[in-house]
Parts: sequence; structure tokens; C-alpha cells
Amino acid sequence: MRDATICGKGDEDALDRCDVLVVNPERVRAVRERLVTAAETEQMAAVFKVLADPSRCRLVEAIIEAGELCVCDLAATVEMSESNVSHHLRVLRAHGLVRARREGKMVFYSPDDAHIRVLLDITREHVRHGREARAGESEAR
Amino acid sequence: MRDATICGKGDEDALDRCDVLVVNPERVRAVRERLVTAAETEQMAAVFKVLADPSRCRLVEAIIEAGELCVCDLAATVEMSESNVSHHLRVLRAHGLVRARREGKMVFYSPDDAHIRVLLDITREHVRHGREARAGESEAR
DNA sequence: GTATCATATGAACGTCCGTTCATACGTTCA
DNA sequence: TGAACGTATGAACGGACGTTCATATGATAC
Repeated sequence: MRDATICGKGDEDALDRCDVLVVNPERVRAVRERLVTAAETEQMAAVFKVLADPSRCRLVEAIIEAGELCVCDLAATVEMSESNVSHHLRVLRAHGLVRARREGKMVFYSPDDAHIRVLLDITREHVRHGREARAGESEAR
Repeated sequence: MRDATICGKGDEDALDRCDVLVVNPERVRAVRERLVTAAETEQMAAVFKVLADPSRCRLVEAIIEAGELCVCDLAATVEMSESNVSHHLRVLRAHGLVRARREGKMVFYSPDDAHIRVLLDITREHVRHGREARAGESEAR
């Protein structure tokens, strides 16, 4: 245990071995202990990355709004090429956001997880609320 | 809107002159009408993109967990260079996810929006639930 | 069988972005 | 004022990724 108030290292097991300047070492240690696994954070970031593309985000919105839609109708709805839509649907399906159901030549896609709808709702709320809140700010962009 | 160009497969007369093949045109039209603006979707995707990076995602988690933390302690917590942390914090701040408070030489960062915590919680739930749900599936990959 | 449709896949290209290094800014203390 | 420190910024390199085009698969109809 380091008792230094400044320039202390955290635990020797995980923290970088050398010159990591820390102002509040015990707080850093406490936060790190309560943090989730780095692997879990990466999985969460991966989910966000799936929705980080406007085309995929719109596809998910359309699928949720429609309940179920085939690829060509999806392409028409979001105004994208069917090839591109298929590529994106593959990603969405691989991450458990949508599921596919085959009927003849067509494949119908539908939402696969209730969480996603909530994710979109909250984010839309954040966007709408943030636009008003940041109306008169001088924040850099 | 150019939904007038959309034609159905059932209408053989209009099928050969439309550029977008649609199976269920009225459904496509209905979904498109209920969809939010494309601009709003892009803003939502932008928010997701901010969280789509593991480093930024972890930074936000640490800031939420700590309530408030300076840059060097954040760097130690997430095990990143302070320069990199500063770059990411700029993005987070620009999108209204965190806010900065200066105190002497140091700058303390704290959460700026209550939505973000919910976003992380739901996504973490989705990841944990999805891992179990997809454990015994025979879905193609 | 062939033909056509709906969808999926692969390759290639262009662009975006995260990281690192170097450096600048702003504050505190001698 | 100068130095030391915490933080921010700019440039540049390397890799990831979205789109397009071409092609393949799978299914229905003739």
C-alpha cells in the first residue's frame, strides 16, 4: 500500500509500472475496483459501434417501426442499395439486434432484443434534449 | 419525398419503370412516414459513435463511477496516456456526455447527462443477456 | 433443365478515426 | 521571471470500416 498523497501508484498488479502520476490514488483504486471488466466494456462498445453508423441505425429504426420487413422493402424504406442493406443486416444479426425469418425467396427481419428499442428511445431523448440545452452555449466543436 | 416512384410487384404495368423494387409499397410508405428525420437519426448515430470506442466507453464508465475525476487520475484509472485521455474527453465534452470544471491546474470531469448512465446500463444488460441467450443457439455465424 | 428473382458474399477502394509524439497553453510556486 | 506541473492541441501514421461492383447462393416458376 502506498500512502503517498501525490505521485502514487495504484496496485502493482494492474497499474502501469512506471510514471503514472496520480493525485488521488485511493480514489483511483476504488473506482477501478468498482469498474466492470475491460472485456465487458469492449462488448458494450461493440454494441454501440453497431448503432454508430447512420445507415444501420436507420435500418434498426425501420425494423422496429415496421415490426417485420423484407430486405428489398428495407432498402426502399431507408433508400439504400440492397447489397449495402444486406451487409448491414449481417452485422445487426451477428450482434443480436435483429433476427431473420425466411419465407420463400424472401427474408424478413424483425427486432431481436427489447433493449435496443429503449436504447434508441433514450438516445433520441438525449439528442432532442441536448439540442435545446446547448442552444446558447459557447462550446467548441 | 418521392414515394410516388415506389411500385409494387403486383402492379405489372408499373413494375418495369420503377428503379426500386418493393414488395409491399404501402407498408414501406407507412413506415417511412412514421420514421423520424434522417437528420435526427444521424445525430443519434453520432452519439452512439462517441460511445463506440472502448477507450471512451471506459472513460465514461469511470467518470460515472467516480462522480468526478481529474485527467491524470482518469488516465491512471483506465490505463491510458493522458494525451489520449484528453483527446477523448474533448469528444465526450463536445457531445454533452461529460462536463469539465477547472480547479487550479487540474480539470475535473463529471457526467453531464443522466441519459448516458441509462444507456450504459441497458447496453450492459443487453451484453450480459445476449451472452447467455446466444450460448446454446445453432444460429449461423 | 433454364430463367428470374431475392438475398448474400467477396474484393477493392476511399475515407474516417484512434493512437502516439511533440509541442503549446495555463496555472502555481519559488 | 522562470521552472514545474497538469492539461490541451496539432500532425502523422496505421488500421478499421462503409460503400460499391461483381458474383454467388437459394428458391420459385416456366
